[in-house]
Amino acid sequence: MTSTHKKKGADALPLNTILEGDCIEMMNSLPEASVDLIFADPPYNLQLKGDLHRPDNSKVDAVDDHWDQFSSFAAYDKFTKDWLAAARRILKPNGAIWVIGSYHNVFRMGAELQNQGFWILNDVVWRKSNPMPNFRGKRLTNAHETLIWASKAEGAKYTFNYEALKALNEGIQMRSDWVLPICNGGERLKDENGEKAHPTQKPESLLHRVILGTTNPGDVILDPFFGTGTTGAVAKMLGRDYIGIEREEAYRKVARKRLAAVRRFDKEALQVSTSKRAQPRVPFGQLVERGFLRPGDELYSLNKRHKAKVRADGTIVGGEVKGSIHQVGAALEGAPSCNGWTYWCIKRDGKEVPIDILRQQIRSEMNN
Amino acid sequence: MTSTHKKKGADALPLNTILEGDCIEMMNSLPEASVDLIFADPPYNLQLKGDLHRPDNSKVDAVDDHWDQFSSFAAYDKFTKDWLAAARRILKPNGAIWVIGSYHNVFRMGAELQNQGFWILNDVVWRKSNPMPNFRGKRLTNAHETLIWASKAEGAKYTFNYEALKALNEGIQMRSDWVLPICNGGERLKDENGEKAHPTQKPESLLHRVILGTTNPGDVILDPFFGTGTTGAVAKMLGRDYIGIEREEAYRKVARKRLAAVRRFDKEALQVSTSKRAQPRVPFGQLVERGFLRPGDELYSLNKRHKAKVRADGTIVGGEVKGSIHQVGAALEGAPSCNGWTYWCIKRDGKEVPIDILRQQIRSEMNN
DNA sequence: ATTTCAGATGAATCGACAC
DNA sequence: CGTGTCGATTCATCTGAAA
Repeated sequence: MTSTHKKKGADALPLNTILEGDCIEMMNSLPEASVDLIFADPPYNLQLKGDLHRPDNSKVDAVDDHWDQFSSFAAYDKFTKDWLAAARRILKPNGAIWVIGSYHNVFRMGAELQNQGFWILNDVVWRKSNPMPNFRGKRLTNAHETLIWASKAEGAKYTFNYEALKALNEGIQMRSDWVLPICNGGERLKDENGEKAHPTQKPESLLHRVILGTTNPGDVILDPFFGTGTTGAVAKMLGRDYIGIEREEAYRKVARKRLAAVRRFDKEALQVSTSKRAQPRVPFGQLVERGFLRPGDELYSLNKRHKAKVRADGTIVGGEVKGSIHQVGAALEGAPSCNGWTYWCIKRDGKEVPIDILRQQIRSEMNN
Repeated sequence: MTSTHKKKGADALPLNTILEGDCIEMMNSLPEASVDLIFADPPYNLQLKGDLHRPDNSKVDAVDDHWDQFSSFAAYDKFTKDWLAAARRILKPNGAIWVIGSYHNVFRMGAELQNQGFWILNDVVWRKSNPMPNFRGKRLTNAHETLIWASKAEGAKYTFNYEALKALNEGIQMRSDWVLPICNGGERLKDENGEKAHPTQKPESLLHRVILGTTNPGDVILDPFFGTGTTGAVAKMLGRDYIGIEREEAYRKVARKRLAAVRRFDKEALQVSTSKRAQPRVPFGQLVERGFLRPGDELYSLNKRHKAKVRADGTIVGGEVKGSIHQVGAALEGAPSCNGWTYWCIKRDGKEVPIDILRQQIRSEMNN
């Protein structure tokens, strides 16, 4: 198990490997502030009692594994507190964490996240399109699980690829409820006996959305409860580096085989939509300097209620107000702020178009 | 403020009134083990900072009321602990509680529910069909809120009208994610100035589903954060008794007026299904739940030969026949089958139009 | 009377960067 | 650290005026 490549400033990181052992110990062995994202799917502490059969008398294969057994809420809380603290230490200042759980454990995780100073950004509902029904008719169909997305601290500059997620959602802002099918069919990994390799394997679609939306290519993603390696598989596909931690050799074995077969998407496919924020800043004055606008030219407001005149230093005058395109626009509209680039227009071919098109010309030149 | 009627074994209960004061004190003044259901919509502790403007520069009317301010998580936790303990004391042994919150507070509520011995039955996601967007593009649209349904203790025989909720969902088991619009339009209560009377008024459709699904007619439902009285209004419509507790006279005033105007549905309409039904294609029950139709409303057959009455769970009664809109239509026509959506009509603007137009409205929302 | 369009609004933890 | 400036950013629905 060797690192396939190294990154500057993270020399000791065992990238793209599966660490063998207890997740708290292993996280504590890593350098602090070295990881961009943590995705954690910890034991849910289901507290199941007895067997459950379907109406056709077939037995439900419940999650009764030893790793999901805790003696009390207090024991579960101590476990949660310890692994979250270890996770927080290795997160970069602008790193973030995702956790997933059900009503059995997610409230305790969420409260502890807040207690430790994580700053919750969203809770996200994974709405299962094909959940297991409630066979006894005693409760509502448990048709969702909850994820929590949190930055390391309040005010941190977390990564959020807004435009990419918006594009995923057909041009509409991505919401906090995600409709995705559970993991089954060909995606569900089997062991040598043809049994499911892991009782709670998560769908790759879920990780795809998480990783695409909240990391950049080349980021380091750690999963302390790696299981069969869904996080690693999607990270690899998307050109991110992963670190898995898993206690059980049986799961590691399946994960290693899986990861070896995964192919990275090519670089072009990993390009995502970006916001204007990521583009270089162009001072309005450059339009004058470069002759796109001349001192004395008139600008018209989008709503046609106001006019302004361009001056040689890149400020404008509208009515009594002088200043930047933003300041004058805000003053004339009585608004707290104003984006002058989209507010002010010029006449071109008889039509009025925002001056933003001039900025776009300059930006396209800069990209060449 | 006097009780309108009394129940056996609950002599001291101030039924169908609004108690004035702090909810913890008022709950402590009630006899223990006397209430069937508690619905609680406590302050969310939003911790907002500064103003937020929409892209068009209009200001968002934020929830900045004094009652939502807490100095710390510790202060909020103490508040939560105290009111939940008071609530648990007055619950009957087989009683249950619903709480609603957002990621700001729901994890702390859920953990404390478990700590006090409540037994979580489901967490339910209210997926808003028309949420407020994220204006800055910095996070996911906060498009849902979370409810928790819990019994007083593990093993308690809580009330769950499985068949009624299944009928409301057109023959499919009700899931843990509910798509409902936020409260606006005519349902949103205004004060004397035409401003919204309460910043966080919940939709009646949400309470309809809660109360129909987890109480029986005649049950006592207490709401310790009564606000403008949505819980009381729906409880009254559905033939349950309510007790409201509200600190603010301004809210109590609006609630009193509202409750006086609410009419109880007649007894027949409150009967809910107890047997299985065929599986139609679209949930007629949602028309009732959402207020497009009211229990007791009359439907007219296309040929004007028959009439039927709507019931609270989305079934109808025509002559001797009870069942879905399709079943009743078929029976009355002596036909093997019948499309109830086009067969049954309502009077609208003096004309009779098929109920299908109401379904179309809902469908257009569901496409979101 | 009917359609169209502009405006308003909803539980929201909603910048980045230079100086 | 604070302060000032640039400038990026919204979806579904309801209301009411205008056509």
